[in-house]
Amino acid sequence: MCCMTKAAPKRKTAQTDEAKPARVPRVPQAADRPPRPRAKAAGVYHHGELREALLDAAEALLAQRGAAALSLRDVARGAGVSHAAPYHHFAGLPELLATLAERSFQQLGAAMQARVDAHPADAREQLLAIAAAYVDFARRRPARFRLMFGPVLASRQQHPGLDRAAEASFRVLLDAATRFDASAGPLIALTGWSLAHGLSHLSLDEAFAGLPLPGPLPEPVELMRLMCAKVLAG
Amino acid sequence: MCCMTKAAPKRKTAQTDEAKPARVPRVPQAADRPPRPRAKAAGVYHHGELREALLDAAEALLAQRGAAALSLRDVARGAGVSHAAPYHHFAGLPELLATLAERSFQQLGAAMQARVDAHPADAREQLLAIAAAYVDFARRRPARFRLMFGPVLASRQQHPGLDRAAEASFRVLLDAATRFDASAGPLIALTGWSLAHGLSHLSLDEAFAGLPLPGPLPEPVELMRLMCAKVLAG
DNA sequence: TGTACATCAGTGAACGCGCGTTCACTGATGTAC
DNA sequence: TGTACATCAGTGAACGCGCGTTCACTGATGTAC
Repeated sequence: MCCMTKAAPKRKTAQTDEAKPARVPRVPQAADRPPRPRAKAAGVYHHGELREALLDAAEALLAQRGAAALSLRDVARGAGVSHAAPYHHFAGLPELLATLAERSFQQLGAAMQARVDAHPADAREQLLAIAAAYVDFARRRPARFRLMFGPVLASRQQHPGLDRAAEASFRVLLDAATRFDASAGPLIALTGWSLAHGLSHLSLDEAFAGLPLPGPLPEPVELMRLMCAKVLAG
Repeated sequence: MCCMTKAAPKRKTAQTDEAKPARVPRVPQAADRPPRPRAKAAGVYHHGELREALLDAAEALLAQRGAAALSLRDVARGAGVSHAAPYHHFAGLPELLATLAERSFQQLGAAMQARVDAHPADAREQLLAIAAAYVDFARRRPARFRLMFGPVLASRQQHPGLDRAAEASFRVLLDAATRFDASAGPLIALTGWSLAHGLSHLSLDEAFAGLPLPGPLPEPVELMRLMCAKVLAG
């Protein structure tokens, strides 16, 4: 029990052609391991805020590399924690991303609501400001924006919180549109949303770069106001 | 040279801790291999149309699983060919996808131009029809649509053909908008594009499902016409 | 206040997988003579 | 018409990589007594 000092760690045992052996986890002895490099990063074995830290790390990586290139191991690394640790907080990457998307919808909804509150008596200005806030959000947080409307959204039935947050943010827009025009509210809301959404995507994708246009384009947020004004004039 | 019948195929040689050995490709002897299962699928060693077949396979897989889940090995499998074969036609997956995106822009441009040609004297109707064609394209070919405006588009500087095709399709829209209103042409074109683009995305993502709206929504293409009419009234 | 103990959030090793890429080789095709 | 040969588009094996997931284990924390 104590005489095997520093047994060579088992590595990728050579594959034989026999039936594969049942998985036999090693049974480490006390003297079997090198001293553990303890307390990385902030120096806590029990992190305490790991759930939050994972979400933060995911967001940072998202911003750097995009959702497609993200792995759960990346996120764990980003949080300075072993790759198995996230499983104590999330079932897997999809759940973590859905949580992040939910938060993002809450922030977007709050940003839009703030614009409404800033113009209490002017429904038209509210609509313009909501659209501008939408585009502004997309420009400032492109990775989150893409995440919110990526494949995660299609799974929102599995994530009730995400579903609720998305609906709540739409409701801010719908209410303003209905105040502006009681009968055409829904059509105005959907048109405004589509417009803001399309402009956001196209602007993030740099789709307008190099287009045969007569002059330089305004900044996206300003462009959004111009377009929106055109819609509301109709 | 002839006496080693059926040498066991070398598999994952056990990893040692020494410096890794230089790669030593095996030198197969004539009697060293089992008879090759020749002529899979259509039964041609030289495929002849493999480039096209790969693009077709990629498109089919794209439609099934989306661009994010696509690998070059998948595409090769889909075309019934070994995983190394695609390298004779494409530098890698990005190049293959860019080629597919280029074709898609050509098709979209052609579809829009067809709508223009169908209404030679009515610029307003041309714009409505272009927008409808855009949404219709997205609805019918969602995977291609997402591909066209996904990360591939950001790399269009590296793919001149893709760049040209994207610009050409925009030009169809811009020309129609300018015929409709010589001075506001560019703004109308960008507004219409954003609107169609946003509605396409939102409708593909089922973003409207379950929203607190007073009644059932029209089909996306019809909705597009309603929205577009609102813009052109302004 | 001290101590035994349950709980829980960490750990590192391991498995199995598919992928991208490279390599030497091979068979089909076309062409010069 | 035949034949030698160059070219090229296939092949399967191999390498190395990172990932998701599971596992037994461990150390920190809180709580009952």
